[in-house]
Amino acid sequence: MPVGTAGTVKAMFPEDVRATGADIVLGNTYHLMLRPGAERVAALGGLHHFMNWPRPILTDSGGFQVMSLASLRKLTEEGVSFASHIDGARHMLTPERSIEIQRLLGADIQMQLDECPAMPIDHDKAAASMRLSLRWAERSKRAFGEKSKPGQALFGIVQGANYEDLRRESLDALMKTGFDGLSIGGLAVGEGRQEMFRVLDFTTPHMEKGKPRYLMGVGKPADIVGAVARGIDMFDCVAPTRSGRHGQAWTPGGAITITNARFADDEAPLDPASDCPASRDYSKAYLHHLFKAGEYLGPMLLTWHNLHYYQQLMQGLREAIAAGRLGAFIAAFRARTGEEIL
RNA sequence: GGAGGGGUGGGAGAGUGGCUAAAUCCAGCAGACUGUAAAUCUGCCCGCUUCGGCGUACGGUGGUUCGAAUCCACCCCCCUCCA
Repeated sequence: MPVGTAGTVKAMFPEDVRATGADIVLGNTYHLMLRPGAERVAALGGLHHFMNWPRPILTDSGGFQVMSLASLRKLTEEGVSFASHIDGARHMLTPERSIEIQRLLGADIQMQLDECPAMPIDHDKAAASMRLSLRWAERSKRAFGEKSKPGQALFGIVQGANYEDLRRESLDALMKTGFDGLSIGGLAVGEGRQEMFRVLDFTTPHMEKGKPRYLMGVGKPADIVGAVARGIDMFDCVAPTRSGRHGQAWTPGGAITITNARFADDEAPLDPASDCPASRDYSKAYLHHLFKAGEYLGPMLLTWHNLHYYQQLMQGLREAIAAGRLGAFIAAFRARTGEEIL
């Protein structure tokens, strides 16, 4: 899922996002409640209409901002109080208000409000945080159940840092409450790839078989391949868009930095075999020049290329699973990129 | 011909006796980015280096001083105004 935090996948036209193969994009409760405001978006016809994306949207609850904007917030049992990073005004986000905002936006998949703690975190603190997220999950479900529309879904979020007993406690409680899908949160927050995989190894085997499993905020291609091998279905990550704007491109052989001097005279495109115009029709020398000159088209083309790369990767994984040859796909990925993912 | 201003590291531009290998910005080189406070941030950026330092350096030459990019003399070059 490409990330479109503020009602736009940055540097991309919606039709081009769709052309990369994306079926669903993200929006963010926290950002959209501050600007332009959830009630305004609702009055303007909902987020799909507002941003001209007539396809599924998943909205994050604001839980990630509980961590990333830690210096601007105050956490209580009731919810989170934020000082807006835009104008400093105080706003309260409770599980109920988060769900209300996501309903006003019209999100197809809505997320419970949770606390996403940074790692490392000791066991007692991780337990207290996880149990707060569980209480918020109950409240989110109640709020969602009162007013949700047919076809809309609510996901719970498994927390518990890197402690097996806490992850199991969180997972069991959420499955008992009952959600349309479950996410694994609180990973890729500094613990490292091997540690993240270790957590998945003792979590995903206990998840319900018939419901989608969403690993929040992950990741780089190798993270995704490794997580799919461990039973994850859905991902979102800013990597393809943010890194694209910053000059990094993923290619079949791994990531490159287009601003590096060695590309100044490189006539080859990023991927001549691709069916994506951004990957196929522009030389690395031209892309290099666009970034060096500070031209907007550079970030636009690299974002487009990266999103297409990610969608191709996911399509390849889906086809490999359907054909029963995921192991071969992973072996080929490892050989091509040199990444350790198992 | 007369009067005045100025020459600093790739560029712009601070600095007017020691805290200065010399602010800051740009350019250049490299790195980071994982539920987006990010078209952002970080490091390097005279040479050598065992990263502790060492050597050269602020137009040129000479001088004053314990010590000079900073003060003095002469020379070279550039700019502005007047004629």
